[in-house]
Amino acid sequence: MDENGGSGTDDRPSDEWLFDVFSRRCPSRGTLEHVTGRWGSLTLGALHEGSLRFNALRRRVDGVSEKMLSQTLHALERDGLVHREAQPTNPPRVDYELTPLGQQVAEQLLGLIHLVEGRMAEVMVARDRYDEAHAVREG
Amino acid sequence: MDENGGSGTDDRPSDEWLFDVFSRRCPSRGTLEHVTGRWGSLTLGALHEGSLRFNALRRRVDGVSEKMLSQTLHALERDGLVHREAQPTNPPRVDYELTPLGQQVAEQLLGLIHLVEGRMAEVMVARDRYDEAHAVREG
DNA sequence: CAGCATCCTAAACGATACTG
DNA sequence: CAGTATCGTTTAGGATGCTG
Repeated sequence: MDENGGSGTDDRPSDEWLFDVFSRRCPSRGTLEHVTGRWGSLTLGALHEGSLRFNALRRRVDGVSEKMLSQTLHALERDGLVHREAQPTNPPRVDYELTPLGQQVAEQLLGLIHLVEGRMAEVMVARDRYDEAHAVREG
Repeated sequence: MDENGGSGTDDRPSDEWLFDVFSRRCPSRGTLEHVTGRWGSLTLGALHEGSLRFNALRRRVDGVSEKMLSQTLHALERDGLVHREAQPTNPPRVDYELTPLGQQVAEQLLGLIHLVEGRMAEVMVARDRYDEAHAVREG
């Protein structure tokens, strides 16, 4: 089923998963999902411009709910990609900014985003072609 | 639904933004999600090494179900990132391979994957620190 | 082998209400 | 402002059975 290194044991944790994202037990897969996830990628992208406060970030990442932003931020902070700077003032002020690692990840991500955005015309054409070919032709 | 082609009613400075994946109405967001999604990214990564048949791909992308692989493959094919080559033999043989655009996207993606993988040690440390700081301590 | 259709559960998500 | 807690909905995902 899920052998990934030649070890015969497939249902107990092994320490062979070290560097294989393709394995479901690779820890980097989790981080990768935080990074590439729907809100993770947009949040990193938004913070790449500079630090932002919670509600500013919420406005920047169009469509994200309070809950999801909070959740995303926690995951990214835990992974060491985002730094949370809270001032104990009243009203409270919390700034989020990328860590150096977060910057690098964001840049890599932005490269991908740019590539996809720049090629959307091709994608659209491909979609039309696909839909055309898969259209239910009857009668 | 409406579209954001004119961007006339935006209340934020848009000069700095040549593209806007941050808008929920941007069509590239959908493609981006196919690409970065849980199975999309792993599928593209797997196919980057060369073309694969359905079940080989299924074994390569550890943990993916038949259904999800099929679904992922359709989305990527529709977006013009994956090419499906079916031979009408018996038993049937279907090979999946990346299109040129798919190759470029996969390379960008692999860059991200490698970056994250190569820095997992830092991530782990950050996680420990985070968990430490957020642990419920009593006494 | 390479899939599609169906059912069902688990997880993600969004809206709302509430706290410091 | 900056969140947390809770709830109802929606979607993703897995298991199974069937087809060419």
